[in-house]
Amino acid sequence: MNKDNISTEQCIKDAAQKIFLKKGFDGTTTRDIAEESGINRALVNYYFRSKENLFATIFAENAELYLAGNINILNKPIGIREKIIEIINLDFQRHIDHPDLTIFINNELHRNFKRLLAISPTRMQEFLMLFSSQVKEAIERKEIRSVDPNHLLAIISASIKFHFASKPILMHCYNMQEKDFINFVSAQKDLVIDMINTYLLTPEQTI
Amino acid sequence: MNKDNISTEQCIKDAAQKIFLKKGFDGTTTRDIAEESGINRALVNYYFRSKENLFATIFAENAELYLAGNINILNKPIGIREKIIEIINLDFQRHIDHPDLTIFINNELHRNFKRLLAISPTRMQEFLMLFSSQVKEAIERKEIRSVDPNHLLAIISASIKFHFASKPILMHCYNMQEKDFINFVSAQKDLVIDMINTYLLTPEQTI
DNA sequence: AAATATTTTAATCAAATGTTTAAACCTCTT
DNA sequence: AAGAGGTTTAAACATTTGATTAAAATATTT
Repeated sequence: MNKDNISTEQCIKDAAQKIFLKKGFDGTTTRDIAEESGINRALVNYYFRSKENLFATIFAENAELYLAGNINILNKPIGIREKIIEIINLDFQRHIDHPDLTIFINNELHRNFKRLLAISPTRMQEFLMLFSSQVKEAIERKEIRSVDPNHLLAIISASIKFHFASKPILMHCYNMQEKDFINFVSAQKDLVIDMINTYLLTPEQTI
Repeated sequence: MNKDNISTEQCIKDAAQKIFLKKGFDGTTTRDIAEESGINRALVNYYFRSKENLFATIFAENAELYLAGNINILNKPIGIREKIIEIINLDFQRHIDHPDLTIFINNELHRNFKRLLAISPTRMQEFLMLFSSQVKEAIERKEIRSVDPNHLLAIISASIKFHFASKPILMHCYNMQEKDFINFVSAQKDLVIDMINTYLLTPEQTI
């Protein structure tokens, strides 16, 4: 136990998450983590055996949190278009809190796709199935135009995540400060919501 | 000169680009590069002084290639909607050739934004200005609905790049093989083109 | 309070890595 | 063919880094 009555184990996880997000797995050293959390270097191995294992633990916990948030929205008694808007907004908020989230996840999975195994396939399937079936039902009820649920989900994901992943380039191109960036992404979010809505509500062209 | 009559310098750059793209700057060792190109380790430093300098050289060359491709399209005598489609298709082709492109660029700039200084600000501004002014003109001529050019460009960028950046996750979620993935992104490209077109051609709501 | 178990510390190891050095090797001019 | 300038090689160096170890400190149980 450290002075703040937070377990050393949690203390290490908190510090590790912070630094892994910022520097990635390769760029993070166990010394960084020890310094950030103010504990002895050897404790990382004492509690988590290896740096890789510490990483996998944190990765799994965050994946579960992510899926839980989206599944919650899909279980609400509201229309599919409202759900899509809520999912986009939740994703937006997640990235306001942790701007490095997407670049981190994409990069780590790109470097080593075995890290995907840390994510519960059951939970993953639960979310995908829920989304897919609800979109299909909405199409059948003619609430929205016909569209492949997987492609729709991909567009929804891209719309917010990509801009945070490209944050340095965007800020540089448009000469933005931190505050301007948030405004830009926020406006982008509204535009995407508008665009997706416009599309889903436009009857298909019968050529 | 090596046996294939390609300069050693170019040989190193080719190998370095290949491995940097796959493993990132941190994950790439000068030994990797030497092995890939079949040259002696010390030559990396002989020709490029340092690993960082080799990286910056390659980065700058690719940025120029990228901007040149887009500027070319904007200088064609075709409509703005056709140009947007061409830019999306070019980006798609770039990622077919180098699937790691976006994750690589985003990640390296995220780790060290000073790498942006390798990109010519003049060329960058040239592209941004061209795009922005042409979109504004199209709006004035009422060819498309009113939309912020910067936001439009952001959406265009996101639509293709993001899916390649998320390739491992996508392939895992939807249980895809390499071939399926290409088909998926290709279909996604068509959907995005359709969605953007639909949006640009839909008159604004007067609330 | 003694004994036992758990946690923390400092020191150390072995492997990896960017870079340097000095000698060997070409290649071309004279 | 000798020599000069540029290129390539093998060896070595200094750091960094993930991990281990054994002792010390602290907590828990008896």
